[in-house]
Amino acid sequence: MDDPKISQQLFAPRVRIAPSPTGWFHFGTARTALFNYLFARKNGGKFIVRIEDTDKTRSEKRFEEDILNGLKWLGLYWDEGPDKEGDYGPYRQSERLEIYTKYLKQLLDEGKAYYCFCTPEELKAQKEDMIAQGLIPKYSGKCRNLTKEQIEQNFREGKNAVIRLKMPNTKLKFTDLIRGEVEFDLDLIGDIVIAKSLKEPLYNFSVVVDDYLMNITHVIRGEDHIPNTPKQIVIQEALGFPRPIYAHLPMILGPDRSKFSKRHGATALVEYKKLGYLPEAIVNFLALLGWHPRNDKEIMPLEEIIQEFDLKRVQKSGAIFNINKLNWFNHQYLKILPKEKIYQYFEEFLKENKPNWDYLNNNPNYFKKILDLEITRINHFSDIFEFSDYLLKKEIDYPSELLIWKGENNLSIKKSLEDALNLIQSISENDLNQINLQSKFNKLIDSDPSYQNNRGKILWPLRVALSGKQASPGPFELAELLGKQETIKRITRAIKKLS
RNA sequence: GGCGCUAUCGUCUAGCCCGGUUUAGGACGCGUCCCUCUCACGGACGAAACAUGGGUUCAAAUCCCGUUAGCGCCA
Repeated sequence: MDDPKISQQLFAPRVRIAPSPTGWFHFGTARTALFNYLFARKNGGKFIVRIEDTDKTRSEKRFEEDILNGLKWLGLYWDEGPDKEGDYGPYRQSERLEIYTKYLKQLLDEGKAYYCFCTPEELKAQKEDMIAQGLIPKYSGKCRNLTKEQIEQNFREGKNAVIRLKMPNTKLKFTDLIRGEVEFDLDLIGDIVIAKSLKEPLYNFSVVVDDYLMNITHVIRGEDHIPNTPKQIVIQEALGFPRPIYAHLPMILGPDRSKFSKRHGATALVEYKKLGYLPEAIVNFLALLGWHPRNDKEIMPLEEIIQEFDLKRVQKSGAIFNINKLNWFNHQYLKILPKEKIYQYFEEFLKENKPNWDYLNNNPNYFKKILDLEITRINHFSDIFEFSDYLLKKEIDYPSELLIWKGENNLSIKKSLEDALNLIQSISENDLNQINLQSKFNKLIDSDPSYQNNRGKILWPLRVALSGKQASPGPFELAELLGKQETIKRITRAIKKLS
């Protein structure tokens, strides 16, 4: 069967992702989902989610929920899926078992598939035999031509049977939208098992049946599925189904260039949500991992990516997941997203992830102000707890030497702090803001020769008194945020430290 | 082991299909400088790559073949 004409299929394509709920929703799945989504949206098609949960021993409901929630969080809405029935449901493989049985029977009846009674031990022995003879290890075809009577006899004896597909001994070529032509020698594969029994179809079989019944036009999936493709095509042809168009995406790799997995650290999306990454940043980052627009633009909201998206511009080689770049994207989105949206995300984040501290000020507005203050410094929301703990906690602690500006001593710094304290005390609570502080301090500095060309002599200890840190926002910003009372309290404590 | 996929700065990549316009472009990260009380932001500059061998050609990152390496799948 020839490949369909690629150009004809670009109208209203139907694409799907088929995640198996056997683990958390991770970056690989998310990226595949994203590319399917982009392709569907760009070409006015449908994006379908189908859950592959026939592996009952490993599938879990909470993982299915995690997948669906993850997609929603990223803003990748599907047109048909387990919780959004369309015309092609059900969308959970565990609810489609009788469908697979029907097609399995069909293949058996037509003699395109057959029962195989070989035990694992026999199979192993056969394989070793072939290797010993210098042959390619594949199924011998021993049960290929059993008579009806032999089969019935075997079943009567209670023997276990799997279902194998008769593999043609020809070569098979298919066109991949990203890689071009790929050729396999089917003779090397041998008769594959397509089901463990009439009620237990294997992956390659159920995928083919579902893709056909769900009218899938384009199969866009990870590169690790390339070796499955010829097997699936043979099953399609046995069943008389048309061939969808294939596109195999490059892998997302860990720092050691192997498939990105748990051993590389956090790969689950929920982990990044917990850290306070923005979904917009993750989507943008993921889109650029393996795809590139015509120009050199990098910061692109989802809508713009959809407009620009083209499978032809997808990279062939794998891409290492680089957290630095993700951080940069997140940082950018922290700057460009509307303030209200950032606040909204931040609030949601705080609801779930606020540490159990003795807070200086638990007012939500106070938290927002801290976010405003630190937004250029953080990679993601949870950095706030690390960078701004001194603004959140009641008690701060730091070594008194930190107060000393270069070339100064306890006495001179104590004097600086007293000057600062006097000045701040002279300002009314309501006027204690950055602008006022700035101008008042400028006047003080200009009028005192010891500060004039050495502003750090007063500004450094003031800032340390308020933050207790080597690095922090400026003292005026901090004073405004902390308020007069707390500011005075912290300066007084610093003066005491120096006595 | 068999089969398959891939190969441009440390990383993500542009350029490759349609060979000359390339002193190989951008971004992250890194370094230096400016701004500056510190950090961050912002600005300027910089270091940094066509895996390798051969072929085709007047000309190859770009086309062809081999090698090597990495990865994936199956066993």
